[in-house]
Amino acid sequence: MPKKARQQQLIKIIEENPFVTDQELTRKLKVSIQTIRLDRMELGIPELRERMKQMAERSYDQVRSLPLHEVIGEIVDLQLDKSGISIFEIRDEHVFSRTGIARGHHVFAQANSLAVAVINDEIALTFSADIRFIRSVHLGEKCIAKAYVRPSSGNKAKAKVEVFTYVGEEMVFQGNFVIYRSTGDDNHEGGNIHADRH
Amino acid sequence: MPKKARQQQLIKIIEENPFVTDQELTRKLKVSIQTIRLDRMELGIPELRERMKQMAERSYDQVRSLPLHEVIGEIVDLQLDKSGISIFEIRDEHVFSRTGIARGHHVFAQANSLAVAVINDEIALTFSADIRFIRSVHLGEKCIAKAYVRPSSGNKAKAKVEVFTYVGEEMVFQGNFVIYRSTGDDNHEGGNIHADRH
DNA sequence: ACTATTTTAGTACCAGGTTCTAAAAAAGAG
DNA sequence: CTCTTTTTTAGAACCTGGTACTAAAATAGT
Repeated sequence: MPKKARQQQLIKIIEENPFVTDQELTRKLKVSIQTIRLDRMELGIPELRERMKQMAERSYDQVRSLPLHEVIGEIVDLQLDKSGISIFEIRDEHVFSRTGIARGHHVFAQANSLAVAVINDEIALTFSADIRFIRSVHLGEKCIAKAYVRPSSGNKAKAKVEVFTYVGEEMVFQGNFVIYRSTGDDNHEGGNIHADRH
Repeated sequence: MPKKARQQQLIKIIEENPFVTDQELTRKLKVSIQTIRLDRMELGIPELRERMKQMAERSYDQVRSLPLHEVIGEIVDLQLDKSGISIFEIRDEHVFSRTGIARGHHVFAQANSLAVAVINDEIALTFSADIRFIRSVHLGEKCIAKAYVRPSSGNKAKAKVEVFTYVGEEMVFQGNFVIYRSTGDDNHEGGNIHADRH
Protein backbone atom coordinates (compact mmCIF):
# COMPACT_ATOMS: atom_id res chain seq x y z
CA MET A 1 0.00 0.00 0.00
CA PRO A 2 1.43 3.37 -0.98
CA LYS A 3 2.15 6.01 1.60
CA LYS A 4 -0.59 8.41 0.53
CA ALA A 5 -3.27 5.76 0.63
CA ARG A 6 -2.10 4.62 4.03
CA GLN A 7 -2.27 8.14 5.38
CA GLN A 8 -5.77 8.57 4.03
CA GLN A 9 -6.70 5.31 5.72
CA LEU A 10 -5.18 6.55 8.93
CA ILE A 11 -7.20 9.75 8.82
CA LYS A 12 -10.35 7.75 8.22
CA ILE A 13 -9.71 5.33 11.04
CA ILE A 14 -8.99 8.09 13.54
CA GLU A 15 -11.96 10.06 12.38
CA GLU A 16 -14.38 7.26 12.99
CA ASN A 17 -12.71 6.21 16.21
CA PRO A 18 -10.67 8.96 17.80
CA PHE A 19 -9.89 6.72 20.76
CA VAL A 20 -7.53 4.46 18.88
CA THR A 21 -3.91 4.13 20.09
CA ASP A 22 -0.86 4.02 17.85
CA GLN A 23 -0.40 0.42 18.91
CA GLU A 24 -3.83 -0.50 17.60
CA LEU A 25 -3.12 1.36 14.40
CA THR A 26 -0.05 -0.76 13.70
CA ARG A 27 -2.35 -3.79 13.62
CA LYS A 28 -4.85 -2.18 11.31
CA LEU A 29 -2.35 -0.74 8.88
CA LYS A 30 0.34 -3.42 9.14
CA VAL A 31 3.20 -1.02 9.57
CA SER A 32 5.52 -0.26 12.46
CA ILE A 33 4.62 2.11 15.23
CA GLN A 34 7.28 4.53 14.04
CA THR A 35 5.61 4.80 10.68
CA ILE A 36 2.31 5.51 12.36
CA ARG A 37 3.95 8.25 14.34
CA LEU A 38 5.69 9.77 11.36
CA ASP A 39 2.36 9.75 9.56
CA ARG A 40 0.62 11.45 12.43
CA MET A 41 3.37 14.07 12.49
CA GLU A 42 3.04 14.74 8.80
CA LEU A 43 -0.73 14.94 9.01
CA GLY A 44 -0.69 17.05 12.13
CA ILE A 45 -2.77 14.56 14.10
CA PRO A 46 -2.10 14.83 17.82
CA GLU A 47 -1.59 11.88 20.09
CA LEU A 48 -4.52 10.02 21.64
CA ARG A 49 -4.36 11.87 24.94
CA GLU A 50 -4.29 15.23 23.24
CA ARG A 51 -7.26 14.22 21.09
CA MET A 52 -9.25 13.20 24.12
CA LYS A 53 -8.30 16.39 25.91
CA GLN A 54 -9.51 18.50 23.02
CA MET A 55 -12.80 16.64 22.84
CA ALA A 56 -13.26 17.00 26.58
CA GLU A 57 -12.51 20.70 26.46
CA ARG A 58 -14.83 21.30 23.57
CA SER A 59 -17.69 19.49 25.26
CA TYR A 60 -16.93 21.27 28.52
CA ASP A 61 -17.12 24.66 26.84
CA GLN A 62 -20.40 23.66 25.29
CA VAL A 63 -21.85 22.58 28.58
CA ARG A 64 -20.81 25.90 30.03
CA SER A 65 -22.25 28.00 27.26
CA LEU A 66 -25.35 25.97 26.57
CA PRO A 67 -27.83 26.15 29.37
CA LEU A 68 -29.40 27.43 26.20
CA HIS A 69 -30.70 23.92 26.34
CA GLU A 70 -32.84 25.00 29.21
CA VAL A 71 -34.07 28.28 27.90
CA ILE A 72 -33.92 28.74 24.17
CA GLY A 73 -32.91 32.25 23.22
CA GLU A 74 -31.39 34.97 25.31
CA ILE A 75 -33.84 36.97 27.35
CA VAL A 76 -32.87 40.61 27.11
CA ASP A 77 -35.82 42.25 28.76
CA LEU A 78 -38.34 40.90 31.21
CA GLN A 79 -41.19 42.56 33.03
CA LEU A 80 -42.82 39.77 34.94
CA ASP A 81 -46.50 39.26 34.21
CA LYS A 82 -46.30 41.99 31.62
CA SER A 83 -43.88 41.49 28.76
CA GLY A 84 -40.52 40.15 27.69
CA ILE A 85 -38.08 40.11 24.81
CA SER A 86 -35.66 37.42 23.77
CA ILE A 87 -33.12 37.06 20.99
CA PHE A 88 -32.25 33.83 19.26
CA GLU A 89 -29.84 33.44 16.37
CA ILE A 90 -30.46 30.65 13.91
CA ARG A 91 -27.35 28.54 13.58
CA ASP A 92 -26.32 25.45 11.68
CA GLU A 93 -27.79 23.09 14.21
CA HIS A 94 -31.23 24.64 13.92
CA VAL A 95 -31.81 24.35 10.21
CA PHE A 96 -32.60 21.70 7.65
CA SER A 97 -29.13 21.25 6.24
CA ARG A 98 -30.36 21.05 2.70
CA THR A 99 -32.36 24.24 2.63
CA GLY A 100 -30.98 26.33 5.48
CA ILE A 101 -34.50 26.89 6.74
CA ALA A 102 -35.00 26.74 10.49
CA ARG A 103 -36.93 23.82 11.87
CA GLY A 104 -40.20 25.00 13.29
CA HIS A 105 -39.66 23.65 16.74
CA HIS A 106 -36.70 25.89 17.38
CA VAL A 107 -38.65 29.00 16.58
CA PHE A 108 -41.44 27.61 18.72
CA ALA A 109 -39.00 26.81 21.52
CA GLN A 110 -37.84 30.40 21.70
CA ALA A 111 -41.41 31.65 21.91
CA ASN A 112 -42.39 28.96 24.40
CA SER A 113 -39.39 29.62 26.62
CA LEU A 114 -40.19 33.31 26.66
CA ALA A 115 -43.89 32.75 27.33
CA VAL A 116 -43.01 30.58 30.32
CA ALA A 117 -40.33 32.96 31.56
CA VAL A 118 -42.57 35.98 31.53
CA ILE A 119 -45.02 34.36 33.91
CA ASN A 120 -44.10 35.29 37.43
CA ASP A 121 -44.68 31.97 39.13
CA GLU A 122 -42.82 29.09 40.66
CA ILE A 123 -44.26 26.61 38.26
CA ALA A 124 -45.38 27.69 34.83
CA LEU A 125 -46.24 25.14 32.17
CA THR A 126 -47.48 25.52 28.67
CA PHE A 127 -51.07 24.40 28.59
CA SER A 128 -51.89 25.05 24.98
CA ALA A 129 -50.72 27.10 22.08
CA ASP A 130 -52.02 28.24 18.77
CA ILE A 131 -49.21 29.19 16.49
CA ARG A 132 -48.49 30.45 12.99
CA PHE A 133 -45.25 30.34 11.11
CA ILE A 134 -45.69 33.41 8.95
CA ARG A 135 -42.55 33.05 6.96
CA SER A 136 -39.63 30.66 7.21
CA VAL A 137 -36.53 31.74 9.03
CA HIS A 138 -33.09 31.17 7.60
CA LEU A 139 -29.62 30.38 8.78
CA GLY A 140 -27.94 33.36 10.38
CA GLU A 141 -31.10 35.35 11.01
CA LYS A 142 -31.73 36.83 14.44
CA CYS A 143 -35.17 36.18 15.79
CA ILE A 144 -36.49 38.73 18.22
CA ALA A 145 -39.46 37.45 20.16
CA LYS A 146 -41.75 39.77 22.06
CA ALA A 147 -44.20 38.43 24.56
CA TYR A 148 -47.18 40.22 26.06
CA VAL A 149 -49.23 38.89 28.92
CA ARG A 150 -52.93 39.49 28.27
CA PRO A 151 -55.22 40.26 31.16
CA SER A 152 -56.81 36.94 31.98
CA SER A 153 -60.52 36.90 32.46
CA GLY A 154 -61.83 34.36 34.89
CA ASN A 155 -59.45 31.50 35.54
CA LYS A 156 -56.43 32.90 37.34
CA ALA A 157 -54.46 29.72 36.91
CA LYS A 158 -54.31 30.25 33.17
CA ALA A 159 -52.36 33.12 31.80
CA LYS A 160 -52.65 34.16 28.19
CA VAL A 161 -49.45 35.20 26.54
CA GLU A 162 -49.10 36.44 23.00
CA VAL A 163 -45.73 36.12 21.35
CA PHE A 164 -44.61 37.77 18.14
CA THR A 165 -41.28 36.90 16.61
CA TYR A 166 -39.56 39.22 14.19
CA VAL A 167 -36.55 39.14 11.92
CA GLY A 168 -35.81 42.79 11.45
CA GLU A 169 -39.10 44.50 10.72
CA GLU A 170 -40.74 41.36 9.47
CA MET A 171 -42.96 39.19 11.60
CA VAL A 172 -42.07 35.55 11.11
CA PHE A 173 -44.01 33.83 13.85
CA GLN A 174 -47.00 34.48 16.01
CA GLY A 175 -48.36 32.42 18.84
CA ASN A 176 -51.10 32.51 21.45
CA PHE A 177 -50.04 30.60 24.51
CA VAL A 178 -52.05 29.56 27.50
CA ILE A 179 -49.66 29.09 30.38
CA TYR A 180 -50.71 27.16 33.40
CA ARG A 181 -49.47 28.69 36.61
CA SER A 182 -49.25 27.38 40.14
CA THR A 183 -51.11 30.14 41.94
CA GLY A 184 -51.71 28.64 45.32
CA ASP A 185 -53.31 25.43 44.19
CA ASP A 186 -50.36 23.34 43.15
CA ASN A 187 -49.84 20.32 41.01
CA HIS A 188 -52.81 20.49 38.65
CA GLU A 189 -50.57 19.82 35.68
CA GLY A 190 -53.23 20.00 33.07
CA GLY A 191 -55.16 16.88 33.88
CA ASN A 192 -58.48 17.01 32.05
CA ILE A 193 -58.92 20.73 32.05
CA HIS A 194 -59.69 22.21 28.67
CA ALA A 195 -58.79 25.66 27.57
CA ASP A 196 -61.22 27.87 25.83
CA ARG A 197 -59.78 28.82 22.49
CA HIS A 198 -59.08 32.54 22.62
CA MET B 1 -8.21 22.44 57.85
CA PRO B 2 -9.93 19.17 58.76
CA LYS B 3 -9.92 16.25 56.39
CA LYS B 4 -13.62 16.37 55.58
CA ALA B 5 -13.54 20.02 54.71
CA ARG B 6 -10.51 19.49 52.53
CA GLN B 7 -12.20 16.71 50.64
CA GLN B 8 -15.27 18.85 50.08
CA GLN B 9 -12.97 21.56 48.78
CA LEU B 10 -11.31 19.06 46.50
CA ILE B 11 -14.63 17.94 45.07
CA LYS B 12 -15.60 21.54 44.47
CA ILE B 13 -12.34 22.43 42.77
CA ILE B 14 -12.47 19.42 40.48
CA GLU B 15 -16.10 20.02 39.70
CA GLU B 16 -15.53 23.53 38.55
CA ASN B 17 -12.33 22.67 36.75
CA PRO B 18 -12.06 18.99 35.87
CA PHE B 19 -8.77 19.64 34.08
CA VAL B 20 -6.77 20.25 37.23
CA THR B 21 -3.77 17.98 37.95
CA ASP B 22 -2.86 16.57 41.34
CA GLN B 23 0.20 18.80 41.28
CA GLU B 24 -1.97 21.89 40.94
CA LEU B 25 -4.20 20.64 43.70
CA THR B 26 -1.28 20.47 46.14
CA ARG B 27 -0.82 24.21 45.66
CA LYS B 28 -4.48 25.00 46.20
CA LEU B 29 -4.99 22.78 49.21
CA LYS B 30 -1.51 23.08 50.73
CA VAL B 31 -1.06 19.36 51.30
CA SER B 32 1.25 16.80 49.77
CA ILE B 33 0.50 15.07 46.54
CA GLN B 34 0.02 11.78 48.36
CA THR B 35 -2.74 13.29 50.44
CA ILE B 36 -4.42 14.51 47.29
CA ARG B 37 -4.21 11.04 45.86
CA LEU B 38 -5.51 9.36 48.99
CA ASP B 39 -8.39 11.80 48.97
CA ARG B 40 -9.19 11.07 45.35
CA MET B 41 -9.12 7.35 46.13
CA GLU B 42 -11.48 7.73 49.04
CA LEU B 43 -13.82 9.91 47.04
CA GLY B 44 -13.68 7.71 43.99
CA ILE B 45 -12.47 10.52 41.77
CA PRO B 46 -10.48 9.18 38.83
CA GLU B 47 -7.22 10.66 37.65
CA LEU B 48 -7.12 13.59 35.26
CA ARG B 49 -6.64 11.48 32.16
CA GLU B 50 -9.53 9.23 33.04
CA ARG B 51 -11.73 12.26 33.68
CA MET B 52 -10.87 13.70 30.30
CA LYS B 53 -11.45 10.37 28.65
CA GLN B 54 -14.88 10.06 30.18
CA MET B 55 -15.83 13.55 29.11
CA ALA B 56 -14.58 12.87 25.60
CA GLU B 57 -16.50 9.61 25.40
CA ARG B 58 -19.67 11.14 26.69
CA SER B 59 -19.51 13.98 24.22
CA TYR B 60 -18.63 11.55 21.45
CA ASP B 61 -21.65 9.38 22.25
CA GLN B 62 -23.81 12.46 22.26
CA VAL B 63 -22.57 13.56 18.89
CA ARG B 64 -23.29 10.08 17.59
CA SER B 65 -26.72 9.79 19.08
CA LEU B 66 -27.77 13.38 18.69
CA PRO B 67 -28.57 14.06 15.15
CA LEU B 68 -31.59 14.03 17.43
CA HIS B 69 -30.82 17.69 17.20
CA GLU B 70 -32.09 17.42 13.70
CA VAL B 71 -35.04 15.18 14.34
CA ILE B 72 -36.28 15.01 17.89
CA GLY B 73 -37.35 11.52 18.84
CA GLU B 74 -36.64 8.25 17.13
CA ILE B 75 -38.94 7.45 14.29
CA VAL B 76 -39.90 3.80 14.52
CA ASP B 77 -42.58 3.58 11.90
CA LEU B 78 -43.27 5.73 8.90
CA GLN B 79 -45.84 5.41 6.14
CA LEU B 80 -45.31 8.48 4.04
CA ASP B 81 -48.35 10.68 3.61
CA LYS B 82 -50.27 8.37 5.92
CA SER B 83 -48.94 7.93 9.43
CA GLY B 84 -45.87 7.68 11.60
CA ILE B 85 -44.73 6.81 15.10
CA SER B 86 -41.82 8.18 17.07
CA ILE B 87 -40.43 7.54 20.52
CA PHE B 88 -38.77 10.13 22.70
CA GLU B 89 -37.52 9.61 26.21
CA ILE B 90 -37.53 12.56 28.57
CA ARG B 91 -34.10 13.03 30.02
CA ASP B 92 -32.41 15.43 32.39
CA GLU B 93 -31.74 18.00 29.73
CA HIS B 94 -35.40 18.23 28.79
CA VAL B 95 -36.92 19.06 32.13
CA PHE B 96 -37.19 21.97 34.51
CA SER B 97 -34.54 20.88 36.97
CA ARG B 98 -36.59 21.92 39.95
CA THR B 99 -39.74 20.01 39.14
CA GLY B 100 -38.65 17.28 36.73
CA ILE B 101 -41.43 18.31 34.35
CA ALA B 102 -40.58 18.39 30.67
CA ARG B 103 -40.40 21.74 28.99
CA GLY B 104 -43.20 22.05 26.53
CA HIS B 105 -41.05 22.74 23.55
CA HIS B 106 -39.41 19.34 23.70
CA VAL B 107 -42.72 17.55 23.58
CA PHE B 108 -43.72 19.90 20.79
CA ALA B 109 -40.45 19.26 18.99
CA GLN B 110 -41.07 15.55 18.88
CA ALA B 111 -44.55 16.05 17.45
CA ASN B 112 -43.34 18.68 15.01
CA SER B 113 -40.44 16.55 13.80
CA LEU B 114 -42.77 13.65 13.21
CA ALA B 115 -45.38 15.78 11.46
CA VAL B 116 -42.71 17.06 9.08
CA ALA B 117 -41.17 13.63 8.57
CA VAL B 118 -44.44 12.01 7.66
CA ILE B 119 -44.97 14.36 4.75
CA ASN B 120 -43.52 12.83 1.65
CA ASP B 121 -41.94 15.89 0.13
CA GLU B 122 -38.58 17.45 -0.47
CA ILE B 123 -39.39 20.50 1.49
CA ALA B 124 -41.91 20.35 4.31
CA LEU B 125 -42.30 23.21 6.75
CA THR B 126 -44.62 23.73 9.63
CA PHE B 127 -47.11 26.38 8.68
CA SER B 128 -49.25 26.45 11.75
CA ALA B 129 -50.15 24.34 14.71
CA ASP B 130 -52.79 24.17 17.33
CA ILE B 131 -51.62 22.24 20.30
CA ARG B 132 -52.70 21.08 23.74
CA PHE B 133 -50.56 19.84 26.56
CA ILE B 134 -53.01 17.49 28.21
CA ARG B 135 -50.87 16.53 31.14
CA SER B 136 -47.28 17.29 32.00
CA VAL B 137 -44.61 14.77 31.16
CA HIS B 138 -41.95 13.82 33.67
CA LEU B 139 -38.32 12.84 33.71
CA GLY B 140 -37.80 9.30 32.50
CA GLU B 141 -41.14 8.93 30.74
CA LYS B 142 -41.23 7.63 27.19
CA CYS B 143 -43.36 9.66 24.85
CA ILE B 144 -44.87 7.82 21.94
CA ALA B 145 -46.14 10.17 19.27
CA LYS B 146 -48.51 9.01 16.57
CA ALA B 147 -49.13 11.12 13.53
CA TYR B 148 -51.95 10.77 11.01
CA VAL B 149 -52.13 12.69 7.78
CA ARG B 150 -55.68 13.89 7.18
CA PRO B 151 -56.99 14.06 3.64
CA SER B 152 -56.53 17.70 2.67
CA SER B 153 -59.42 19.43 1.09
CA GLY B 154 -58.60 22.07 -1.44
CA ASN B 155 -55.09 23.42 -1.11
CA LYS B 156 -52.71 20.65 -1.98
CA ALA B 157 -49.70 22.55 -0.70
CA LYS B 158 -51.02 22.33 2.83
CA ALA B 159 -51.18 18.99 4.53
CA LYS B 160 -53.03 18.51 7.76
CA VAL B 161 -51.38 16.24 10.26
CA GLU B 162 -52.78 15.23 13.61
CA VAL B 163 -50.34 14.13 16.26
CA PHE B 164 -51.21 12.39 19.52
CA THR B 165 -48.52 11.77 22.09
CA TYR B 166 -48.93 9.13 24.74
CA VAL B 167 -47.12 8.00 27.84
CA GLY B 168 -48.31 4.45 28.22
CA GLU B 169 -52.08 4.52 27.71
CA GLU B 170 -52.38 8.13 28.65
CA MET B 171 -52.55 10.91 26.11
CA VAL B 172 -50.29 13.76 27.15
CA PHE B 173 -50.24 15.96 24.09
CA GLN B 174 -52.35 16.59 21.04
CA GLY B 175 -51.63 18.80 18.09
CA ASN B 176 -53.13 19.77 14.75
CA PHE B 177 -50.38 20.73 12.36
CA VAL B 178 -50.63 22.32 8.98
CA ILE B 179 -47.51 21.43 7.06
CA TYR B 180 -46.53 23.38 4.03
CA ARG B 181 -45.19 21.20 1.26
CA SER B 182 -43.28 21.98 -1.90
CA THR B 183 -45.54 20.24 -4.41
CA GLY B 184 -44.14 21.42 -7.70
CA ASP B 185 -44.22 25.12 -7.01
CA ASP B 186 -41.18 25.63 -4.84
CA ASN B 187 -40.04 28.22 -2.40
CA HIS B 188 -43.31 29.65 -1.19
CA GLU B 189 -42.14 29.42 2.39
CA GLY B 190 -45.27 30.73 3.95
CA GLY B 191 -45.10 34.36 2.95
CA ASN B 192 -48.48 35.99 3.51
CA ILE B 193 -50.61 32.92 3.10
CA HIS B 194 -53.02 32.27 5.90
CA ALA B 195 -54.32 28.93 6.92
CA ASP B 196 -57.93 28.35 7.66
CA ARG B 197 -58.22 27.14 11.20
CA HIS B 198 -59.43 23.56 10.96
C1' DA C 1 1.90 7.14 77.33
C1' DC C 2 0.19 4.33 74.00
C1' DT C 3 -2.62 3.59 70.04
C1' DA C 4 -5.00 4.86 65.89
C1' DT C 5 -5.45 7.94 62.29
C1' DT C 6 -3.63 11.00 59.00
C1' DT C 7 -0.09 12.82 56.33
C1' DT C 8 4.17 12.73 53.97
C1' DA C 9 8.08 10.59 51.52
C1' DG C 10 10.04 7.65 48.31
C1' DT C 11 10.57 3.91 45.05
C1' DA C 12 9.11 1.00 41.28
C1' DC C 13 6.18 0.72 37.51
C1' DC C 14 2.74 1.88 33.62
C1' DA C 15 0.51 3.89 29.30
C1' DG C 16 1.11 6.38 25.58
C1' DG C 17 3.44 8.91 23.96
C1' DT C 18 7.90 12.65 22.08
C1' DT C 19 12.63 13.27 20.46
C1' DC C 20 16.56 11.81 18.59
C1' DT C 21 19.96 8.78 16.28
C1' DA C 22 20.82 5.27 13.19
C1' DA C 23 20.36 1.52 10.38
C1' DA C 24 17.87 -1.23 7.01
C1' DA C 25 14.75 -1.52 2.99
C1' DA C 26 12.65 0.13 -1.09
C1' DA C 27 12.30 3.22 -4.98
C1' DG C 28 14.10 6.15 -8.57
C1' DA C 29 17.81 8.08 -11.65
C1' DG C 30 21.66 7.72 -14.57
C1' DC D 1 24.12 -2.24 -11.80
C1' DT D 2 25.37 1.37 -8.79
C1' DC D 3 24.42 5.57 -6.40
C1' DT D 4 21.20 8.53 -4.21
C1' DT D 5 16.96 9.61 -2.10
C1' DT D 6 12.95 8.40 0.21
C1' DT D 7 10.61 5.51 3.30
C1' DT D 8 10.39 2.42 6.95
C1' DT D 9 11.92 0.26 11.03
C1' DA D 10 14.48 -0.11 15.41
C1' DG D 11 15.96 1.39 19.73
C1' DA D 12 17.16 4.20 23.60
C1' DA D 13 16.31 8.23 26.51
C1' DC D 14 12.92 11.05 28.38
C1' DC D 15 8.13 13.09 29.60
C1' DT D 16 3.49 13.48 32.00
C1' DG D 17 0.41 12.14 35.17
C1' DG D 18 -0.48 9.10 37.18
C1' DT D 19 -0.99 3.81 40.22
C1' DA D 20 0.71 0.53 43.75
C1' DC D 21 3.15 -0.29 47.53
C1' DT D 22 6.15 0.30 51.67
C1' DA D 23 7.44 2.91 55.41
C1' DA D 24 8.28 6.58 58.32
C1' DA D 25 6.74 10.84 60.52
C1' DA D 26 3.17 13.85 62.51
C1' DT D 27 -1.18 14.50 64.72
C1' DA D 28 -5.13 13.23 67.35
C1' DG D 29 -7.78 10.46 70.56
C1' DT D 30 -8.29 8.33 74.87
